[in-house]
Amino acid sequence: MYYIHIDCNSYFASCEIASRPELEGKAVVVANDNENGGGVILALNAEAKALGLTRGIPLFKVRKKLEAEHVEICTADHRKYRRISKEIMDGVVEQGIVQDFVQYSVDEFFGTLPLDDPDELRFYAAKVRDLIWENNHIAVGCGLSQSYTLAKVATHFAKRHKGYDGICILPPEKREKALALLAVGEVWGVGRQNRKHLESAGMRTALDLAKAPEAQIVKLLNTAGVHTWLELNGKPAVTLASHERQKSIMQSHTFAVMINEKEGLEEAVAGFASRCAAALRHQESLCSVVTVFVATNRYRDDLAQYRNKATCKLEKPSSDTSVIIKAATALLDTLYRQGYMYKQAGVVLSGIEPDEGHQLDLFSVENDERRQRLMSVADSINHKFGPDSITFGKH
DNA sequence: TCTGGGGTCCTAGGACCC
DNA sequence: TCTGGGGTCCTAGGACCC
Repeated sequence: MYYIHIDCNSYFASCEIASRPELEGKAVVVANDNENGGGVILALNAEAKALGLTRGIPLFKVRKKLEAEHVEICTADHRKYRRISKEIMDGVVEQGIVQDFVQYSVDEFFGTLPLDDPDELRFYAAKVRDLIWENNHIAVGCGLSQSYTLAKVATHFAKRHKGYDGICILPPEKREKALALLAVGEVWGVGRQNRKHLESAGMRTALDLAKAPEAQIVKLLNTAGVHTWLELNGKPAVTLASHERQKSIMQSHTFAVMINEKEGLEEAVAGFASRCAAALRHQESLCSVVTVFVATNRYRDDLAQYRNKATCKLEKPSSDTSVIIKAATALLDTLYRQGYMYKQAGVVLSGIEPDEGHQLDLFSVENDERRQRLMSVADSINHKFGPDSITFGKH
């Protein structure tokens, strides 16, 4: 049995090109907020990368280059990316080749193939790759190996070497050779901090990490690191989080124009609270904890800085928009300080539990039922016409 | 002038209980 | 009041992922 990892190439940019074929062959970047002149590059296709552009650059820093090179700038449409992701998911499940198929993120999937022969693996992986291209016009890299982490290592090579044609099989006998070619910081689970720790202990490649004694890994990276270490050695140890019911739900925004009036922040926070509540109901959950945070622009050393957050516990778990808005605006009251230019704010819901009230709530007062109906109507309208088509006022 | 928006898990430390 | 172990729950913060 092999694990398979599927990773969409330049996903946001690929989605834009898939829905606008005239962009094919052009340099394309996707930014979070082009209209207001702000924003950073979130994704870019190979043609844009070839111009020296990279992910994370603020648009204003490369505006001239983008114009000179006629780069197409798209505004990120996360709804569309989630929809295409689900279409990919459904198509592959229906095809029936990949087992235990799960979505890991908006552009990555994992599964298993009950085969061991490299030629057969390649044959079936190619069928999956081709299906996604035919159905969705998204190019992918596929990696196959003995664990999730090794499958991701294989995908790394599938994407970097043209000869693989998007598919890399990493059997046990090639494992060490591949890991020796991979910088330790490229390993799934090794971030900036841990990379530093490992490098100062003399480990530069993924193979150095795999060959280190377990005790040293525990000391340097703790238990999550041990899972990575096991997986690099071909022993599956990672379990993927279930996406069925999120444990926290967040809505936040970095404002294009800074806000200093309390009313402006209040309106934004009420909007976040309302969308969080809708997402909560969509997954049939209740929350018991509400957090609000605000922050000034940390890049502006000429302005006074302030960042803070506040949390409260609800009297009883709820998914009621007005309850959550009330809690969030009360928290904002305690956070707000006059005289600052606010750049960012957000609402986080946690303490999430399944909403089993639908059966148990037979005796709820009529008012509650009417409120529930009202909110489901608002949810479905927002689903159809976009978020915030209907929002709730503060009362 | 202009710098994203989501999520997960782990650990340490304090409060509280027996 | 002092001494002390052991357990649970909660929270804050840090690390990671895309």
